[in-house]
Amino acid sequence: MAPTVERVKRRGLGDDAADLVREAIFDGRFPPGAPLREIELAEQLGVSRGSVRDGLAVLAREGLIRTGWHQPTTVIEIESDDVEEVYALREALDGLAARVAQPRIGDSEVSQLLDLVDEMAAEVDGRGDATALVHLDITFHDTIYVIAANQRLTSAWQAVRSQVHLFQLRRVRDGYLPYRDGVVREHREIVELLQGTDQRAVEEVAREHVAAARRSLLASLPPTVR
Amino acid sequence: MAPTVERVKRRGLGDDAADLVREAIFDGRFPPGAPLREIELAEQLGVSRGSVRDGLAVLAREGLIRTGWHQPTTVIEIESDDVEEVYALREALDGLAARVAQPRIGDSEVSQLLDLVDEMAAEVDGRGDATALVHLDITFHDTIYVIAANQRLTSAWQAVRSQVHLFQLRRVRDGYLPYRDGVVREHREIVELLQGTDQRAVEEVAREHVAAARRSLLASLPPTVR
DNA sequence: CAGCGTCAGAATGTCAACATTCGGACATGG
DNA sequence: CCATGTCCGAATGTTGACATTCTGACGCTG
Repeated sequence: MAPTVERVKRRGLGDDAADLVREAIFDGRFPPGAPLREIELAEQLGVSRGSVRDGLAVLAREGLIRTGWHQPTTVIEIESDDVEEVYALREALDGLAARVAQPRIGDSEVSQLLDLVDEMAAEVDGRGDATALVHLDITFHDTIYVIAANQRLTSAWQAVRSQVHLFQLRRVRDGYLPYRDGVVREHREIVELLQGTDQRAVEEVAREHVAAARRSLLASLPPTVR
Repeated sequence: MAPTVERVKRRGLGDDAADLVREAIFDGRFPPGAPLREIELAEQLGVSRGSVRDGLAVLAREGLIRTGWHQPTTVIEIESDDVEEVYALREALDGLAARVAQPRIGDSEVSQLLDLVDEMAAEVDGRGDATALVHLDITFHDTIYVIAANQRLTSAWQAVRSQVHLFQLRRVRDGYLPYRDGVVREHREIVELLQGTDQRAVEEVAREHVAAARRSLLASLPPTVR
């Protein structure tokens, strides 16, 4: 059943544009609320406006930008309501993913996850690159969704993934220490339960992991925004 | 807080095209697997290929069609794996929506839901228009998501909504009676629990409602497809 | 006759020009 | 001075032509 080689993924210029702009948003070159003008982007990226529109449509699907009729698209702002929405949904999705992934997980998948946790630990003990740590965090959860092997579930995750990424980046910038202290332990606990057979337990821990992140993020948001 | 008037919703031709094509898919004019050629659609709908592309992107986001690089987009097929995926996700989403909606529901929302249930009952006792019944079913769940008032959750629902609609249409065509017998009772039970204060109970009933639909649909799928 | 290379048709991807719409600046009148 | 109406610049929406890629068929070769 397993194909030996995967089909080459060929993509359009729109996807390339989406990657570039997404990276720029994460880097902070497009801060929250900044306008993303099609004409400017088309010139800067060296592609036509049509391709830029395709790319922006991708980012809109990821919830990273807001679009409107005859109105410039802008980078989303981070309000406490948005955090509540995203993390409430993510709690349900991550819980389902963990429950579905548990009976499907194999030794090689466990190794993958443990390697990621080890890299996190090295990063925490080492120079503490917050950006790299967040990237590992997101990749860890990506892996669980891949194991769950439910395309619709993965799509739903991808619709909030970039927002979570953005939120986590903000979280570690405003308060790196509380995030750093729990991240390794919590992820390792998830891996351990994924190796067991108690589906209720994995789901519960996965949900609590998200709930903890939500609390931490809300605490770091300045009161004026709340 | 409540605005007296709502902003007029202006949309592009792409959205109009999406509506027309979606309707055609539900009507069966584009059966599962049928190719949706941009040039043909552009001629038939009287708009340019660019707008058709926009519309197809909308339908792709709804999971109604499959697209590929330099490859004609096609209407999705209904395999048992797809049913498992969609309904596993929907169980989590509907459960969350019901739980969040419960403390937010008011008298006018309850009336709306009860009116829909009454219409279902009238349809069941009357001439039994399966299409209309399915439409009421979907609208019922739409309403719960509106009450939950979580935009990200609603988006996730919309990403599977059309697929659920298509599946349900198939379900009532292959075996109308079992669907008809339970539909009124199950929805009325959900409304009753939404009026209570037991969040666990609403979530549980909402999830079971989806699970029952999944079982019924899988039973109606021909064994060859499974 | 099986396998491979080539080719042609048709569909999608990309582009740049034109049409429409929005938001604010400015002038005007009460 | 505030409210209203008008206009203009700039951005997005739409379109048709051009470029690229895929799929299947055909013919050649071993």
